[in-house]
Amino acid sequence: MPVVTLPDGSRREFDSAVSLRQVAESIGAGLARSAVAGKVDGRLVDLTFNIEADANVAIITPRDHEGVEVIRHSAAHLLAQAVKSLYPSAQVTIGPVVEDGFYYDFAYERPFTPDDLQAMEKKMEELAAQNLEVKRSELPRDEAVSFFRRLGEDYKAQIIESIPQGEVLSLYSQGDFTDLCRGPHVPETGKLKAFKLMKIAGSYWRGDSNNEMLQRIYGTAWAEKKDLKDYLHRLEEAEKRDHRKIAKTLDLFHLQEEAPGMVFWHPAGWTLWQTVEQYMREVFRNNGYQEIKTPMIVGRSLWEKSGHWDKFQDQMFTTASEERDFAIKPMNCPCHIQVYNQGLKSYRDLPLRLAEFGSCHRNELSGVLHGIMRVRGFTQDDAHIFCTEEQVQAEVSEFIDLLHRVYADFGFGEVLVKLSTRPQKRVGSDEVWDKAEAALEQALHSKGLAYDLQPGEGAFYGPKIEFSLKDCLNRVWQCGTIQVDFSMPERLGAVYVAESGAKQTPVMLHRAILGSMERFIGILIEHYAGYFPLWLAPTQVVVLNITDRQAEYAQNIANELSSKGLRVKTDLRNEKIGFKIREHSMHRMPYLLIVGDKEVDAQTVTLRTQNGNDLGSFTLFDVAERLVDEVTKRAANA
RNA sequence: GCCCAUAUAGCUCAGUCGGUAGAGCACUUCCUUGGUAAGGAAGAGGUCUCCGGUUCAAAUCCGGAUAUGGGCUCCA
Repeated sequence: MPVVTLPDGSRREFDSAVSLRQVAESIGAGLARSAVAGKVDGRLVDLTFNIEADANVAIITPRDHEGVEVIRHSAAHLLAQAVKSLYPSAQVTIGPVVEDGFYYDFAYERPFTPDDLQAMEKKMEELAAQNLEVKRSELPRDEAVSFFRRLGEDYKAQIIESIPQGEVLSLYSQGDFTDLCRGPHVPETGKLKAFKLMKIAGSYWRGDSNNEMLQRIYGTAWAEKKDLKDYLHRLEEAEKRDHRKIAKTLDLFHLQEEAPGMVFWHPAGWTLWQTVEQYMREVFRNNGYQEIKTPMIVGRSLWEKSGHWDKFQDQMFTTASEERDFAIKPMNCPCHIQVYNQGLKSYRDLPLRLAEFGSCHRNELSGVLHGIMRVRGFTQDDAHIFCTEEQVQAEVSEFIDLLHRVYADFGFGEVLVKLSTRPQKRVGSDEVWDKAEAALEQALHSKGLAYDLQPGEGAFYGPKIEFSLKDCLNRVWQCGTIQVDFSMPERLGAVYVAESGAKQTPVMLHRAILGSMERFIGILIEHYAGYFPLWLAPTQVVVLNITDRQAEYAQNIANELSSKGLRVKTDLRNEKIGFKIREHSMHRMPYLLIVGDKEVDAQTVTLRTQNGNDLGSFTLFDVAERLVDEVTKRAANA
């Protein structure tokens, strides 16, 4: 006689074991109709699950996030069923739920085409319309292996073989299709009402690049048609923010075939870059860093000493001159140690913070390049802090504060933190690792920061903290990092004289806030969709005349504002004012200053904001003050 | 690097069955001096990414290269 406790605390008693579906029916016909799965004592199960003892029970519907995930999972199965029915010789592998959808990996003798994709989607719709019952059954592991071998599903059999012996596995059948799956699934295919196949991609079997490539089909699935429509709309909106597209309209930069993964910055884009760089330079200056500049091309012997020549040679661009090998630097730290090594350092010199806008090149695999987000030539806001072990925690702590201030200035509020600790393969004694990990942890604790612990994910030379920011579409971008390094200072012979007079090796902290300047600017472009806050906008204000008569006055206004440090342009073309306004609005100009005969007579200007607000007339003095103030405050757009 | 797709005017894109290219915007010139998101007219602009092949004939079909896009893998 099971007693079922529902999420609202109410209890229901049943005479005998009941299925979840029956529980749902006992609550209401509507609930039973919409139910897709259930939760028994916290475990997600099918509606056919039998409750034999007292339990906490929840009915899951498409209104629950978990319900949508069940729908996505079942949609993946529906896709597999459709593919098997259209292409019987295709083999199924895995089909998990991912953010906003699902995918399924298949092995097939020829590539799937976009036409195949359409056929699959049509077939899925047919199968959903048939409202096939989804039946769960169980098989012992060994029988499951032979079952799938018989079907010719070798990949599936391999998956099961990697499951320990003696386990009982669940199978799900719908129509003539059966798949191994943990479940749960929707009770019948008619519950799948809003899905769409999105794209075909390649993927390695078991994610290993040594294995054969499978064909992955991505799809999206939702509770309702409306949700699907909203999702597709969101994708369109994200596409409008694409930094590559906006860069074209705003004339910021370009890339071309002769220099894959390297950016050609145009005047407007370089202005944006310089604004970011000058801001960071000020941050360095105000926070105890000294800026340096080191060579881009350095001889092989240094890279051999640092270990890069062995480990990362494939990814370094190399060149030769006078029978010597050189590498274009992939990172700045070896060079920074060379600067540190000039002149004997005392413990009194520590911490020593050396910063560089370091131009680095890495020969990344061609397939990973992506606009300016992932490039081969990039610039880091890099710095290395040379300090004693005792100073690590304080330095990390200060850095964390600094990073948050910088992100806030750029308009990013939410920062996610990850702490990565010692990996299997590492250098340095356990004692030193203990200290370093503790220092990072305590620094995070002292700030009251929540963080994800990633055991074993640290670099071989030391633990690290990684900082990610969230943009306006809630996308997460890892930008900042601080890493403790026990290895390189010693390798490259960095020392300081301690109080005792003995020579000791300093600890080195690698740290960056923006990460790569290119990528960070890409993030800014997408976050703001090109509508930059005034302090970042490549051009901040354009002065427009109504007719030729005001040309000289407009030019004078522009000169005045320019002398106040504002980035100003004039548009004195013989065009109608509406035409000029439209053009500059589309170029996302923060402010337009309009001058006609009225303004000349009154010695004023009319101010118009990006979003079309006419703010009325101002004196030149007032307008300059207003704009300069907005820039100084690094204010967000109204 | 691997899988799939794509490459046409400065930009966004058409181009049917293989018969050597078209629109809109931008650009140039002229008219227009107009008060808050497109005034009018004319003109110029192309090695259809590159290299090969098939064909009387290739932007179009086939092969290769390169780059780009979406994934996979990688990211000191």
